[in-house]
Amino acid sequence: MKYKKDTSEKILQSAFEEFEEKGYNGARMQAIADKAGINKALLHYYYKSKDALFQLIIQKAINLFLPNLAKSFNESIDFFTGLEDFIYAYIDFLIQHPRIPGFITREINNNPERILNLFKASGLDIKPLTQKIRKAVNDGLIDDISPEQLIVNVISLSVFPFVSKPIITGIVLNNDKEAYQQFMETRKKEVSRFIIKAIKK
Amino acid sequence: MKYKKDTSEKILQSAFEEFEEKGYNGARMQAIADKAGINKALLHYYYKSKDALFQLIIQKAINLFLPNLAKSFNESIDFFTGLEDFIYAYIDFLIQHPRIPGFITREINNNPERILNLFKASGLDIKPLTQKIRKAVNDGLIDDISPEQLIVNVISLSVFPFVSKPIITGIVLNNDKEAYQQFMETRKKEVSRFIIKAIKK
DNA sequence: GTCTATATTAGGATAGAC
DNA sequence: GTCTATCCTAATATAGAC
Repeated sequence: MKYKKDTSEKILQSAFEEFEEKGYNGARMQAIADKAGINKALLHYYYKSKDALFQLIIQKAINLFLPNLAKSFNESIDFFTGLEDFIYAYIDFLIQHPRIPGFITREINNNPERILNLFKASGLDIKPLTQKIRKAVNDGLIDDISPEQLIVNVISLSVFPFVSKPIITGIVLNNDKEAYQQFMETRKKEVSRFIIKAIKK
Repeated sequence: MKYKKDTSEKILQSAFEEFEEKGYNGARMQAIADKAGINKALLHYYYKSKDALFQLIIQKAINLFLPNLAKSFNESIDFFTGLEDFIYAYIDFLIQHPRIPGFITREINNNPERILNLFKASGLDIKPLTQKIRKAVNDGLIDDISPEQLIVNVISLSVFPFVSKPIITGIVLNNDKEAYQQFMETRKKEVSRFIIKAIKK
């Protein structure tokens, strides 16, 4: 056996925390080693370089972030139920992983091509979704809206509050950290209601 | 005269570009010097440290980003007109400065306290806005909605598409860069329509 | 597999001449 | 005010013992 699984797992976990919090440029190999309870040399024994390690981590983050995106939508029969289920599930996921949106958007702006390639490699395909929306328009269920605009609206309303969490807490909620929890819980219902009212015929 | 104004201006401009593109951790003093056509020593002659220079730049970015936020809203008499004017003006501003949202959100996640302090120091106060929304609810103009949720919705729909620009272009618009321009132009009308339909009684 | 010690480079900052 | 040359530390990475 070449690698001790628990050591390599521990490293991955520590690396995830460090990269997620500090970003690629801010992350330190020393900090990852410390968190994992090992030293830098061993880090390089398990993973060739900072860059290689980062690639694994950001890929994991994106694949965690994405599949949830299409699931509920594709399963459900009723359009509005599907939309509602998706928003609930997605905001729930983000409440569990509140740092992922900031992590991914930071790296999008640091290195757009790299991240775009990972998005493409993830196999994400929005075509079924755009068709579902187009069908809902044709069936007279919802107003005439470009599927791309609607998709961006749904993602924006769900994801952006996490990207800007410190500002929302500090400015909008007067620094009340418990209020943020409540705010995001309420938001599941609120975003669903908001979007459905905005598009329903 | 202690400083040559055109040199110090040139440095600020170069620093803005570098920090905006790479972020604090990714930015290089050498790159700023190169862009400004000077050398690192002179950079430190004009601005004490990377940190001090960054502080000026991010402050400038935030103050550019914020005042637009409250203006239209406070001026207008009619609630819906005010909302619409704001969204048009704000997305227009972001089309002119498409990198600012990514810049600010990156630094929010890199160093929340620092950015939050700058937001607070900017004198931004959302109270007039929340009161205006509360009044619109009480007057029966719009559905019962928490002002905080509505504010976050408006900002999310306007700002997030710029934060995720490379992904929208690459995934949603099939890499068509001209389509992005068109997409954001359309979006002014689309976001206004979407929000007003979502809240109007 | 894991460690200590060290090589190497990058990058912010300063000294000192002009 | 502007430059060249240099310092110094931090950070990635590797060599080699155990």
